[in-house]
Amino acid sequence: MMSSPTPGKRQHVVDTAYTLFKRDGFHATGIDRIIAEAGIAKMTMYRHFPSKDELIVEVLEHRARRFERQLDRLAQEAATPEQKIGKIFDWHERWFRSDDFHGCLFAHALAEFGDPGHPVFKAVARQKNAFKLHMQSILEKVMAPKQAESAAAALLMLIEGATLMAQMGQPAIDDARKAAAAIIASAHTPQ
Amino acid sequence: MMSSPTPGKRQHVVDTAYTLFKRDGFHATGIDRIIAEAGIAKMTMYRHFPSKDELIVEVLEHRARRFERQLDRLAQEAATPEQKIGKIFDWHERWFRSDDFHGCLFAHALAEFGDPGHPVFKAVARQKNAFKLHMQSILEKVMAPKQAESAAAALLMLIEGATLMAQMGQPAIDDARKAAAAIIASAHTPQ
DNA sequence: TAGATATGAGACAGACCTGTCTCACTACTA
DNA sequence: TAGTAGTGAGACAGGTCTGTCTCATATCTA
Repeated sequence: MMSSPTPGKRQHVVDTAYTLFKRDGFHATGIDRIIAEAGIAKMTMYRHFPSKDELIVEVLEHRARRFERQLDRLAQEAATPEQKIGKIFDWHERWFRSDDFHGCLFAHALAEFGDPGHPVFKAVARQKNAFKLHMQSILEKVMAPKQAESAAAALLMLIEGATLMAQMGQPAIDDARKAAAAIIASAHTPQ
Repeated sequence: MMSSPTPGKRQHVVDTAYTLFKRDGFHATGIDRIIAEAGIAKMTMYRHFPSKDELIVEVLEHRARRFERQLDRLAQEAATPEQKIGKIFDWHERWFRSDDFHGCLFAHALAEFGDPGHPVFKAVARQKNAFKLHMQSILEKVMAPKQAESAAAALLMLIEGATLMAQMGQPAIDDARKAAAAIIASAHTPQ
């Protein structure tokens, strides 16, 4: 039969682990806590994921895919590149205001897994790079590729910083929005 | 006599813990590892610091004081506000290039201690706020207070994001510098 | 010298960690 | 009905965690 474990349970573990990792961190969240919260047996989890590290990577990749789908939807809702970028800031503003906002899970993962060779580190780098490339491709419609890359990097840094500020309870999304406008304007008309 | 433990040992524990926390994270670094690396007995550490959490706070506050001294020195080395901000970016560029750069310890602390009531969380908020106020007071020399606050927040976000990018091995300090110039220019001349 | 202080070394407790294992049970299917 | 895959429950190993404890020793001072 070559059967594999029930897919529903696997996703349930990922969702539960995501909630706990987000709230309490990765090292501070034990396997016992995850399986208790998910209501499954320990062996069921280890049959789906060979180790905690691989579960973490799976959680991160699942969130990365979800974020990219949301980005694509946002891009379809807006017409001009400026509006697409605006939509991204709107999305972050709503995220910051949500009740279960606890900062960026990818940034937190980078804090706890600082070894560049670790699979978790690589998963974080993939997500951030994909986000940057998404904004870069938007900006290339209104500026040269070189300026688009530079502006996309600046916008990414702004948003990462805004997420950190929001986690500290000092939201500055409006300041970030103004700064983004200044960055895009200066890149669009270099001289 | 009301004597207290040797100050030298206390500082040595702080320095050793700082190195380990920076490299491996807070939860991943055990007390046993700290005392082994510092070459002291466990009780010596617990006589100086009542708990690991208080040691973490002490490490953060020590680094915050050191950073503020460096900021003050940078401000004295430059004449104009624009140059002072430039010196701050120079300092970060050197930091990013240093061998033992592992990202921002305060951001990492925020990732591992996300509870706003936790002393570590509060220590992080204090440091970030002090840094923002430092840049704000610089910018107030060339723009209105309201714009200075907004621009300082934007610069802080940029720098936090640049630190994260640097940790991922994708340095973008030049892009951050260009973005900072655009932000300051647009705040200096609103219309 | 006598006493107070600081420290080193290490045992110890109680809890938690990841990961493995066995056994019984359910559900589905050939 | 018989077999198989998936699961639940929990014991278990080996290690690590924080924090406390005792006892011996070094150092410094009155």
